Amino acid sequence: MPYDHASIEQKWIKNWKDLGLYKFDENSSKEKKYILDMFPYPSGAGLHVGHVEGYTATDIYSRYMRMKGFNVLHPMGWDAFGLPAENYAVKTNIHPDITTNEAIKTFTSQINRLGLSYDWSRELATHKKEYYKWTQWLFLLLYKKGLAYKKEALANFCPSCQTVLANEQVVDGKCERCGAIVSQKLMNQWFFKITDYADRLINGLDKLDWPSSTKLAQVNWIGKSTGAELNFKVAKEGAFSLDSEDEYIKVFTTRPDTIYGCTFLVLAPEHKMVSKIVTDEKKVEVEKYLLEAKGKTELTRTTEKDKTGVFTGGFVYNPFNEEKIPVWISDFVISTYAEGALMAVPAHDERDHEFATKYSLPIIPVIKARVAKYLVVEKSLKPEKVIEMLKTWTFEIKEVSKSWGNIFTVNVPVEKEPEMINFLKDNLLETSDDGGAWYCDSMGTTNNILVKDKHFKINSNKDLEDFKAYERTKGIPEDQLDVKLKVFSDKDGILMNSDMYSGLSVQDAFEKMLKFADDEGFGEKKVQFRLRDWLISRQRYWGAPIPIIYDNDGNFMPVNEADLPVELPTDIDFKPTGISPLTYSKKFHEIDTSKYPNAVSREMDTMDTFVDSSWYFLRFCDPNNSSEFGSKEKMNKFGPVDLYMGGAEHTVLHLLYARFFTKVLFDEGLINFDEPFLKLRHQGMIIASDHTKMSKSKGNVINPDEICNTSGADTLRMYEMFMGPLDQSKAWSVDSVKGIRRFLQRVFDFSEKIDSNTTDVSVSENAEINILIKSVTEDIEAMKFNTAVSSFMKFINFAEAEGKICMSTWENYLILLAPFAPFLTEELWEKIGKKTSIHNELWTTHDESIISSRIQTIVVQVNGKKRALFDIKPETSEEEVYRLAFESIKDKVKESDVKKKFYVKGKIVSFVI
RNA sequence: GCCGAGAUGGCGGAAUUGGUAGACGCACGGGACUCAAAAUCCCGCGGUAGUAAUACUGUGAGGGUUCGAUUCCCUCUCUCGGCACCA
Repeated sequence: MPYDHASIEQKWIKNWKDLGLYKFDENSSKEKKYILDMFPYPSGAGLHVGHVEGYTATDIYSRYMRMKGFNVLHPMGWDAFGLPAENYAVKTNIHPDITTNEAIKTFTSQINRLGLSYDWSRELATHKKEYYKWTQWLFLLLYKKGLAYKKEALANFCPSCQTVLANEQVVDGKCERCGAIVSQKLMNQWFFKITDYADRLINGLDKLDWPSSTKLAQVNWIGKSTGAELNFKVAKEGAFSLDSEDEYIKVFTTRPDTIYGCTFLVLAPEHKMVSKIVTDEKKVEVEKYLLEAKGKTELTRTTEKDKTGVFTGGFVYNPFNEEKIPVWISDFVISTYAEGALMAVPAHDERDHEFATKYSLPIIPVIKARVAKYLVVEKSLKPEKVIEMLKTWTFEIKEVSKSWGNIFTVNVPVEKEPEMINFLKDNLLETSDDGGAWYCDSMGTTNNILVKDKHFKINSNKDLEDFKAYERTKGIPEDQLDVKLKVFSDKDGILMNSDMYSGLSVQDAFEKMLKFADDEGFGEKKVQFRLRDWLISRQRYWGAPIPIIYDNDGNFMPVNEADLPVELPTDIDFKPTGISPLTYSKKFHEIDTSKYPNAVSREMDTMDTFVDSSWYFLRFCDPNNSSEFGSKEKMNKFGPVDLYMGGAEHTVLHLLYARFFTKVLFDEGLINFDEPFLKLRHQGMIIASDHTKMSKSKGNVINPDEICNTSGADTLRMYEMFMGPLDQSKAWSVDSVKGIRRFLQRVFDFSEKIDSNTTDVSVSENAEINILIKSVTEDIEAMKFNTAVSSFMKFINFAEAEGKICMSTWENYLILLAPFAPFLTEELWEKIGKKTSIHNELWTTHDESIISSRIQTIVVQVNGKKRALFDIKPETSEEEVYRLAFESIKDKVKESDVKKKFYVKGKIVSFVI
């Protein structure tokens, strides 16, 4: 009988649906596992093979967990609001609701073909009013908690999409969606105060089982810096329009210890003090600069290499030494970070240095960096000799060690470092003419190499080449030279030119200066975050309306909870004009003034779709609840998510927002956990066989439906698992798909050879099946599905070589394979006379004693090289193993030559001769 | 520039408390079956030398530690991903 995947799949899809096989039992007493995929955006393009990879992985995991006896919640839904559907509507004038529902239909049928075990009774979609009612409710909750606020702010505006974008949605100064260059526009916008949670969003990561790179990306995104906020008093002379005698300019710095090196201040063009501090004679020049800066887009502002700036004519006093410092304006200062102003220390900051050099501003070094602890010598010099030489030094040496090649680490006390330099100059370089010593001095970016009286500044590989060329002139071949670049941070240095603080270490100075500033009231310790509040307003149609009403004085009030949802109207024009399409809906603005006195209009912006997708995992716990966001009991019972699977492209945005919401709801007492996803894994990207991204225009897209048609869903599933490690990006291979199909065919064919009458299992068969149980179980737990698939192949190779295996082994084999190939295994399960679904079977366990009682192969090594092999029984004694090992190599080695011997139990005997 | 991940046959990949490198699959070569092809089955398959047994060599490059290194340490090169004037 041929393996006809099409009829098998059709049969079981219907059968499982009729049985309600994957329905989640809310009242089960079993322990729960919540296993979730990132829900997809239902695009018109249909399901992508990348979706299939992640969904198959969680499906295998879910099926495995069910068979292990857990109550598995494994739902699916749709991230249905969003720009593509709306853009399509603009083009075709077909309502997004229609295209979205069409796409969902397509996705659903595609997913069902794959045999994914979702419980469809819990399906949700963010564009349904039953769902977005609660998105709006969540907005109101944040509003009540003071976490949602409206503010006029410069927003990233995409001229093509005609809407503002969150910072996160601007990539390289361009719109993430359409690639248009983003401009800045001053608009009145709604924000969520995610910055209030910055610290907790960092700390909460500790207890999560997430890829470390993802955690790190979140930490970097939040960007916590510890430093100080310092006030610089504005110098009174000059024709400034100061409001009071005591006007200050506030700056944030992570290096208050370098303040004696501060030679100017720089303000962002948008800084509020700019207009006050500029002198009459500089006015024209400054205004011209401000105009230029305003005209620049974010893109040119960040990619421009040359720093530009203008002097305001104004001065401030350095609070530590009362020095008068000029105030400049430059657009390299970001107005939205900290105070939008910085103290420039050109001697110790690369950007400040560039600026100071360009405009001839003074550069005062205030940190002396540690002497480099490395010494470079000629290669032919024996290590022992160098150590000996160093030990003759007249001052204390903490430690001398050979670190690599001919580079030696020499640790000396900080205060002895000048002495060490002199020693190198005077002594070592005299005695070793061909070597050199190098160290780095005050500028952290420069390395100086001293070679007798010649002094090389080394900033780049080119400089290094020059140095090598110089050495070559002295007749030393290049491969004899060992020179390495190493930059020493001036954070390890000691202060100089800093009055009473000179001589202190950076760390000490930092603390002492902060205390002084605090005592004197002109500064304090400050923690600054790179993370900014989340801008959620979108001037688009296809999203959840923001539940806010305005009265005729322009005041706003929240919509009453009882009046939710604020429904998305249908009498609209999609054309984006820069203001929300909802503006033009008549129906939308009909408001019951008995409830909302003086109400004239509604908020016309919709919410960023990330708002919808940042709480859906909670709704799955209680998806059909019409009276509540979700019942507290159910959310606590089924949440948090035990395993979350999705693409790495969501490492910051989605995951950060979801964690933020979870913490807010936790604080509100609505849920008893404050992290949504305990374990997170990413599936890698699947690229085309030519190693480029799959795209319609290139015509290299692999359609999952086609693979299902030609080779079957089981083949597609197993192929995607076999491609390689789950989290890696992998190229599609048409040929390799055949290999999996061939394997399933062999499994199918082998089912004919099962002997139901034989009950005595051979020793090797017993060992093989137990090894298989062990490795497949471990691989699923670790989500190493590629090696699990190879184990299945190995076993069928073994079985075919044996010619037949008995029924109990076969049953075990099918059970192990069931999560991977649900259709084929169900069919073969029925074929051996089973009346109930294989997917309701319990997982099998292995017997370790059977595995460990196998014959072991011992490798004999002589001086680390493999020389012989022999087999032993596991109980063979050590002496006996040594004896057998020597026996196997005795024609090559004399017993008297053996100096040492090692035995790694059951693995290796190693002789040293 | 900074941070992170990685580099293993013709290809995808396997092997890490340091212990037979190349599992498993694909591709390829040879053979069987066939009038023939497909499918299937058997054999081979890192490189060099050799009829062969075998020997040497080999996990991006160089060095180190070790009886023994794909695995640990140092340096370098390249590739991919993230951030990017964040004071």
